[in-house]
Amino acid sequence: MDYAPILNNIAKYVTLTEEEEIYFTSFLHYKKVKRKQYLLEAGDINTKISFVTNGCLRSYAIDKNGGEHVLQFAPVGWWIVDMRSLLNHEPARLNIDAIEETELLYILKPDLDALQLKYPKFERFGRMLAENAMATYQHRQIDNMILSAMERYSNFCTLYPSLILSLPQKQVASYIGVTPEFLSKMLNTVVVK
Amino acid sequence: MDYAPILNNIAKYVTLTEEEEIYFTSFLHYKKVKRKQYLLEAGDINTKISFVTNGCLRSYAIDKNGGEHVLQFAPVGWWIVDMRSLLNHEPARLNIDAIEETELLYILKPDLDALQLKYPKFERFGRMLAENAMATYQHRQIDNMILSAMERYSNFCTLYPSLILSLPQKQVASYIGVTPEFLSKMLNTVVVK
DNA sequence: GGTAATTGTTAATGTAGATTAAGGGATTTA
DNA sequence: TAAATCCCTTAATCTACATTAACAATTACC
Repeated sequence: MDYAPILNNIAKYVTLTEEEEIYFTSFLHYKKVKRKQYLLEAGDINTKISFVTNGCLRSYAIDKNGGEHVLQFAPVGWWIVDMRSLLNHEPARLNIDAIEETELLYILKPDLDALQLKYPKFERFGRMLAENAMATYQHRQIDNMILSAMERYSNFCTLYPSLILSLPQKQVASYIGVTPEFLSKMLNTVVVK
Repeated sequence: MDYAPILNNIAKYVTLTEEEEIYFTSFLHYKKVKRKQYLLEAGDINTKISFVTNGCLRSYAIDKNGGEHVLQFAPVGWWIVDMRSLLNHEPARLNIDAIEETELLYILKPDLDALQLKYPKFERFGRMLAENAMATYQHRQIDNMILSAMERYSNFCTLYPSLILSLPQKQVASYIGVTPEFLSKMLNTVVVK
């Protein structure tokens, strides 16, 4: 098993000793999910936090008419979780599935708790990861409050440059909060002269 | 100075020793802000994290037409910050001001950093606070993706029961993402028969 | 205590984006 | 390799909510 990608991710925040690395990786589980296969279904309890090493996951919620609304994409190097479900053992509101065949490493919440109690460095890592996620969600919310659909599309291209090429347009539309029909019109109605 | 409210807030997550309490409170600053007075202006660097002990603060962003959009209210017992500005020393996108005369305690980022390095318990507290905030923002985002204006209003009443009575309706409208005119119409168009 | 500013309401009109529908092209999958 | 599914586009119609405006009722503050 190649743990380099996940260890590199952690190394952005804290420097682990060899002992800590070994202890940490002993808790990791490997999983491969096929296209469209669920990692988490709304209603279930989210018990793990996952790190993508290959492929791409997405989290989304479903409205009362059955429409899908993408909260997040997780390409290689991203973490994904329904945090409220993980923290409070509540049924998840999010579905997580694979956009394409995807490989990931995950750690179970009880193991993560034990890890953080034993090595404060993982408290520190967890804090920084959560702080960054919070900052990202704060500014996503601001974007949604004050930007137009076109500006949100531009932001998307900056945030996920690797995805804009590979992702079906309807997934992008779902993320920025418009219908696929509207996104198509928006992108094809070039402002001429 | 009465540090009981902020220490009780921390005690929800971790149990401090007397030494840790004394060290922590030695970093706290007290501030009183009048109605409409700024604690943070967009464009400035957010250098502190604030805890409200009396009154109520709000954070909001301004769109290109000058319209205000409320991200968060912080009544007694809540924390408030522009996290991206704090973490990356970037200019804040949020304004923070007081809805009414407000008293607060704040800690500067460098002092918090020192505190967390010295006592891992504050890493733990910071992690939990950030995780909870992240979970809240995740689900706020989901709400905005899949709920109607009326449902978002109901959620608001549940989230901020103390505010729904004291807050001007236009502030509520700004938080749930509609105009004051629309909220007024929505609440007064009672479904009869 | 009086004037100014803020707030809530109603109503007419405007608009960004949704919905519905339909056709053709590309990808899956059996 | 064929059938089925998925994807993108265009266009007509529709709707939730914004905008503008005007007035009365509060509330803040000099």
